[in-house]
Amino acid sequence: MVMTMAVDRKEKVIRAAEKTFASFGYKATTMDLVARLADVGKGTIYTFFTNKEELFYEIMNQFIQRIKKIATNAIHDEDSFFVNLHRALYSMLELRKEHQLTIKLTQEFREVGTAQAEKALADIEDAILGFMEEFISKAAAKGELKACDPKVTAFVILRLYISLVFDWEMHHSPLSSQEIADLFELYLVHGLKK
Amino acid sequence: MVMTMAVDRKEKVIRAAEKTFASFGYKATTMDLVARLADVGKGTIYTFFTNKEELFYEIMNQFIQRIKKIATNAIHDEDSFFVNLHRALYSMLELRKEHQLTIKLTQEFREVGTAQAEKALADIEDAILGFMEEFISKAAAKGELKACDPKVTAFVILRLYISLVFDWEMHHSPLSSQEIADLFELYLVHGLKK
DNA sequence: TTATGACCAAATGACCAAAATAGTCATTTT
DNA sequence: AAAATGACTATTTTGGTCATTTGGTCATAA
Repeated sequence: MVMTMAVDRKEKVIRAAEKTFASFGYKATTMDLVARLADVGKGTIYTFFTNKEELFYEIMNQFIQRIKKIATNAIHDEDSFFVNLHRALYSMLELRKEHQLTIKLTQEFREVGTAQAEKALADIEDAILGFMEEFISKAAAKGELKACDPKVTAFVILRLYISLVFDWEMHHSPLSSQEIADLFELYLVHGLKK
Repeated sequence: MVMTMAVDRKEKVIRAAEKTFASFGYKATTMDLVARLADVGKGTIYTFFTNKEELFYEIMNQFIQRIKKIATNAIHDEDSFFVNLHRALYSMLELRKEHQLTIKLTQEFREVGTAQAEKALADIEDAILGFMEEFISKAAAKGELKACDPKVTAFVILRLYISLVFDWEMHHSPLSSQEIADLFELYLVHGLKK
């Protein structure tokens, strides 16, 4: 029962911290506010986490787990490798795109260059790359695509998707999931050669 | 003869300004230093350019002309569309990569977020995109590649190249021109499908 | 007529007092 | 006894100031 209380408090701290990080970013979030929002003493936070950074990375880790789960759920055995890859990637990027904390961190990194924000964003990218690499390796072993370096391939495909999902929107009207799937099909599945 | 003198001075100003912009960036370059380096009075600069910004864009325009020339020279009629596209793109990005002023502007935009630096870099990208778009349109008309939107295609290919030439190096050992050509061939020309 | 640099209003950034903050630990609560 | 707390402190950040620097002008010189 005592244990349950402690876990409850830890959860409350994490949720409160997630909210404040998402609102103000890493730099501008104060431990005082987190404590007040979680309705615990400031000292209590430091019984769960050694410092602000560790609390922050706990939240990011939880988010990365969520991303991995979503990607895994997007894989349906009855579909082809390429359909599955598109669905997994698209759902991961949609999650990332809508995730308030990630949005805030992107903004904070661009504006202030906070190192923690940069590392957190790199960690998310690495998680996505890791998932893709494994998925590509498996498919390559099964002969579902040409021989290729899974690392470079994952990197190239992710870049293509990020370009289409995020960068394209900056100067043009956004592309739908179907349009992106079609472009993926055209450029990377079949190639441009007639 | 009088005209020649004026052009000479203008050229001297441009060369001096290019040097200082490349050393200190847009923000930290003073018109006083440019004038001293060009060995003209400060007022003289303002007989050629209405302000610092215009002088800067004159320099950037000259660089964009150079890029276009290099790309045009990379096109050899005896080679295929894809070989030509790779050579043109690779030489443009190599020029961009080694160009001191562009390097400085990239750094300045990342660190200080100077608006002029951002605009100049966007202008370079637009020039490259414009060239590619035209080249792709022509090839599409000749039936050398599948039907595709030249704008999106140029955008996607440029992104792929930038990823491979610049971004990949940030976490891995750099790829040679031949390796990039091979990857371009694999991913975008023939596609990943077996 | 053309080039110049002394000059000026505006922008900048060095400086510093005041405020805010991460993390600690003696005290209180359970 | 164990867990929670918030007052406290060393350090960082902020906001405001003012001397210095800078882009741009224009009366003078060549």
